[in-house]
Amino acid sequence: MYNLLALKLQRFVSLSDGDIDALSNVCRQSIRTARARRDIIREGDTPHHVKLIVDGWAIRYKMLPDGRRQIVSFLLPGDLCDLNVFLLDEMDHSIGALTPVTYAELPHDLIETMCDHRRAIARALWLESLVVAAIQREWTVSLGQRTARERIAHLFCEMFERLETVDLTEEDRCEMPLTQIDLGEATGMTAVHVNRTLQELRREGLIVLNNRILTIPDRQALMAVGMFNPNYLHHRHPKCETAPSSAMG
Amino acid sequence: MYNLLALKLQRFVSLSDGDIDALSNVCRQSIRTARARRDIIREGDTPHHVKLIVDGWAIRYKMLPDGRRQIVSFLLPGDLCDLNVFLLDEMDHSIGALTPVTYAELPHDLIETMCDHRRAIARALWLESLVVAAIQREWTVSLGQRTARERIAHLFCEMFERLETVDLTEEDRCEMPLTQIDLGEATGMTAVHVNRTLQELRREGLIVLNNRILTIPDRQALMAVGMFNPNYLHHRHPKCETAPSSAMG
DNA sequence: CGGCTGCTTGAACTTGTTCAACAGCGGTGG
DNA sequence: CCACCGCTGTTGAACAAGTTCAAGCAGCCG
Repeated sequence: MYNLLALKLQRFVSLSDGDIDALSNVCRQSIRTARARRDIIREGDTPHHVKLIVDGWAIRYKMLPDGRRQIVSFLLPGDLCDLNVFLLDEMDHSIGALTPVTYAELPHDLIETMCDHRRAIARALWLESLVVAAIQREWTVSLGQRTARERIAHLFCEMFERLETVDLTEEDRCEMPLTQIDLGEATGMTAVHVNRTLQELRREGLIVLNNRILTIPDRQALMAVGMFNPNYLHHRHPKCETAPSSAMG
Repeated sequence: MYNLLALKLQRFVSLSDGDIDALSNVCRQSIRTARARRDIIREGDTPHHVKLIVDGWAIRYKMLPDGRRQIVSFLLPGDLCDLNVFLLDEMDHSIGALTPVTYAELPHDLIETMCDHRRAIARALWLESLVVAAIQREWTVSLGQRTARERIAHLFCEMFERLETVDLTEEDRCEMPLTQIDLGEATGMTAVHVNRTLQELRREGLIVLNNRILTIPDRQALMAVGMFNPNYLHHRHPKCETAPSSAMG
């Protein structure tokens, strides 16, 4: 298995060959799969491993007592879930597979020792979790301020950029395995309205979406509609790139 | 200055006297103040210190190019901002003072060495940042799924609980220095609608709010309206505490 | 006093929801 | 092989939640 996690962390820090080997080792631990539309872990469970998505799409979601559901983030190949495992007693949200998902279960202790010995990795992991928080803030902005059309445009831009960093795009296309219901649960609108909004975007030539493939003919145009500014994804040039040392564990 | 940060981190781990001294030391560094309604740091700036709110309320917010503004979180006494400073090159959001704010500027290196020598503190700080992310997820749920009335109720419950942990409540009362405009920018609605929603909650006896003092006569009732489940604040029994573990709602 | 900010109210309006029906498609079982 | 089911996407029409615009009022502060 080619090392997605290393690919991703290298956006943040430069990793030595030793670092990369260590990562590969950890990721080779138990590999598991989940069927599409099944939960991987539920709110209230005690997580026992950090999970690394290797293939497929998953969602982080929360439910209200009356059944309303909000998808709070998407987990793509290379993404970690349950870093919480180190610290929190129980899950305050659930994680479900959207498509069939392959993931690796990384034992705590392995990660902890790895972080102790390889500060670059420790730093990169922490950075990764700060980026996750930044994405969550941007979703807050979308749901709070953007209109339906802007939300969808913004989400597509975000997903496309995230997929790019793990090499899962092809020219102006990427997979988009979400149903309109999923899109609704992520953007805080009904599936009916998602449908009408998608049609509008299609009519204007901003997106092509069929057979679960999304094409973005004019990226700048879609970014403008969604007021998408990729700064919050922090894809490039972290300050630490030259500065080795430091960090917390 | 009595040590708020220690008070807060002790929710997560037990700190030795040495730890507490170390924290007090770091927090005694340069103390600064910001006038109400002024920015403390702006999007695009390079942060140079971690900041600890000592007194007053601040907000984290993002603006869209056309001027719409979303408050993405509130910063209360004991809260840290810009932990990002360790890792990210520039701010992807701004921080502003809501009331007059007193804050301490903590130099990197001091924090780094403290974390290196005092693992309990390092762990607690990381935990703290995971809780911040959990709160952000819950805001996503509010904005995506809750109605106006539920959002306000939920926000008030959250703020009250957070204030409680730093001893800033008195019986069923706390300060609530937000204008209706602020509330609107935090909950993704217009000030006009905030106004009508507040009136509704008042009429039903769920809240009393005047002179910037919020009173919650029946906490359970307000929690029910907002579908507030405090689990995401992770206020108690982290796994590391020796925790007898638990069950919560 | 005058000007500012924040709160309140009403009325028209817009965005997005709800309900309901139907079409297409793939899978399953008789 | 066909009938049937469940899921996704699509459409229309009535409806509700929240917005916009506009005005007025109260309190505060220089």
